[in-house]
Amino acid sequence: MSKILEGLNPAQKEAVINYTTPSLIIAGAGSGKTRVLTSRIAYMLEQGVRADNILALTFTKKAANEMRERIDAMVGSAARRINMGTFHSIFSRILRENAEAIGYTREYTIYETTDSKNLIKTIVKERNLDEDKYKPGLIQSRISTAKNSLITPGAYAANASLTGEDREKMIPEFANIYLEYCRRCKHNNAMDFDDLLLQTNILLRDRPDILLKYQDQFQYILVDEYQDTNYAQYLIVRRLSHSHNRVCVVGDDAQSIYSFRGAKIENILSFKRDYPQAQVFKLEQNYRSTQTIVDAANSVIKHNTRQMQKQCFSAAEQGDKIRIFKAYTDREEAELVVTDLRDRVREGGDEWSESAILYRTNNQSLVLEEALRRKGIPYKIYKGNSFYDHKEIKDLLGYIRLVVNPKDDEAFKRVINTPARGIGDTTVDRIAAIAQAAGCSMWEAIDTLVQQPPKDSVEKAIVKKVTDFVSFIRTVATERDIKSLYDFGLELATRSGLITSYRVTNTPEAQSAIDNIEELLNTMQEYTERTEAEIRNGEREEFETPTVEEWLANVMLMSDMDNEDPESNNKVTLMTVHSAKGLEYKYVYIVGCEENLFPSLMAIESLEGVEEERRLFYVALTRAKKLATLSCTDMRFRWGQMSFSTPSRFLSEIDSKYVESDFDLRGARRNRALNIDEQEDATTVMRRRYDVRFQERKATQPTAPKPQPQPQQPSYSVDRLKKVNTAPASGSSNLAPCSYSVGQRVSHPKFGQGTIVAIEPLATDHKLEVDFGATYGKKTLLAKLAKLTVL
DNA sequence: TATGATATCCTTTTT
DNA sequence: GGATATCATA
Repeated sequence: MSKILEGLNPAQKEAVINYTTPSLIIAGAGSGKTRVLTSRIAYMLEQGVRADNILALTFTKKAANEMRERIDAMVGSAARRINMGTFHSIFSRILRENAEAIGYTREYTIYETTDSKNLIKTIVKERNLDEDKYKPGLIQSRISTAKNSLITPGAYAANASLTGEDREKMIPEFANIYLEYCRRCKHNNAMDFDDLLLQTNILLRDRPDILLKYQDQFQYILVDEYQDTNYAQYLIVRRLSHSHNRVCVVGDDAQSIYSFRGAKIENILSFKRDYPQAQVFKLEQNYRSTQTIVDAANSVIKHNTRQMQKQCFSAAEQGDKIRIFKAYTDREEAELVVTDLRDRVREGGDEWSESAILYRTNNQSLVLEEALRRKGIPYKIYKGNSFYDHKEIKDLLGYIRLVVNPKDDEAFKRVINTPARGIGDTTVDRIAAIAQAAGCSMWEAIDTLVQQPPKDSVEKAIVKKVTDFVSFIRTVATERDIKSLYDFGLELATRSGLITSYRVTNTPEAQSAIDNIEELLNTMQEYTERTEAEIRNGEREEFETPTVEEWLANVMLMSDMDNEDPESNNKVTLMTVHSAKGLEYKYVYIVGCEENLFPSLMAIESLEGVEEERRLFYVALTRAKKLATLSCTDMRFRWGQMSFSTPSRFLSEIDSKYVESDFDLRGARRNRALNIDEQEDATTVMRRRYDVRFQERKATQPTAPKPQPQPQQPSYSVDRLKKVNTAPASGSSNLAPCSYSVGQRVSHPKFGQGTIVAIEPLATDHKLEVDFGATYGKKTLLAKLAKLTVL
């Protein structure tokens, strides 16, 4: 028997070996889904399937990387040739190869949310539409929904029920905005996230030859988290598999939590209809959690009407019952949770990293952070795309985008006057007008502007500034093929004045901006090194040297989650329930289990809404391996106001036999940690509430500095903002001798101790290569920017 | 053109 | 409450 099959349970084994039939693998929480998927692929390779005939699609880079590593461990470097990645990254690559077929060039850039929003804003303004009615966010989400459902502007305008809906919503011009938006994106040689899927469909629909080619190549298609696919993704898979039907999808209908992003739970529910020969495999044994947790989660999810039948069970120990806390306020809730967490971890002798606090909305993290900080407990917090949301990152990316794709007007507008170089709104508007009239990009329009004879000295000065900008971009653009990726990025960062503008502002924020820029540049270096290693290992062809476009596309499709920070090893994790999907922790705290919060206010009006929230709750609960603790409050600060709360319906949906009775709030008993008498009358309760409020006020007031009772842990996720060691004074115009030398031991605020292995002089600075050992490896740093201390 | 003041909006968000 | 956007003003 193949080694790959060892240790798999019968259901898992079946799901692995039947790789030639269309397969639907229903994988309950913690049922070894990734293991099955990776084993199936490894098994296929072992059976002689060629790696590049396999297409494996995931939703996150993280999932793709994890799978690749695990397959690698099973079958070795053959894994590298598998086409594995996120929907967006795989198809952005395919679109790049076939860009001309759909009227783009291979240099097309990717618009992120803010770019689309800005474009929508300009269109709304140009058409003199009421910006209160045509809110960019609303328009954008409508466009996104349309694209995800593969409704083109033409089809939209022709659809009476959609246009009728728009008239009702007082946005009758929507279809025209949508049309114009698409036109402009194409004109700018840009695609938004949804385009990557929509345009792929268009390509596969309109070019049978190209479709055939990929059908031929992708003999075996596997899709992870199938319950989260939208219609566009669904149809791509159908199209690609049409000739052979060798599709394997893995998912759990009970964990479908992304309908607001267009995910269609129907895709998984009706898989058997689409692929009648499909075999269904159910993975029902949970290897993650205790029996209590699995049974409790089942007791909640069975309140949903629509679901696939399955009997999830755990063969692990029974485990502790689920505990439910009730606190008066959100602040107290945080205090209780954090105290309990600390005691739990200390008693069990566990690592901080084995516990997580989950919440429904990001803004709940604030009070929790405060409580953790007060107690000196290290924590890390996942918050959206914070890194790529930073202005300085977007600015630098804007420069790179403009060089790669000069038609990218959104990038142009972003960088033309950032940092301020005296090219104001009026000038930008004029360029936009010229571009509009000539039907060209703003970058091309500049030539016209420059050629016009200037009327006065003011105009002359502006023309000078604009020509300076143009020549700067041109110079860097010509250098891009000669220079390394890193040097190219560095050139843009310095010569644009971006770095200088932050350096002169000597604030912690500015320093953090510089750090972020440095980090972005480092990803360029790492990218080069990685691809070079791939060439060495024969996993990549010699001629496929890393290009800027490739790196850029990669970065645009990256999220914070992908940059796992090795430094954040032993820390408590804080995140939304959504971000927690796929993760597991020994101790899980779910806070804010209250009506109108979890389930969310927006969701409770519809059955589907509540059912999705229930699945979300199911996801939250099943993250716990050993112990789940839920909490709610009587009142919490919402939008600057105290508002009353009632316990979440989901709390009472948990079968009471799985709930610790001392913590059972349905027994009208107060949490014993509070030591409050049950018989308290209403007035006392109210008084107490006000007392709590009063105390909170006092606590927030800046008090005289007292010696901190708990020593603060040195590093939090916010320490990027902390100022460490002021950078050495800039001053020196010519290249000053480097203050470091090869072999020197240095210390970096983030990467720790390291040794300088190489120094290379640059125009105004020195490039240092520093080896920070196993966790961080070699980093390229700038002598002037990096806050290194010589040891 | 940069800055401070006021208005406005508040889910979730793998890409 | 607070982050962000837009506006008025020097």
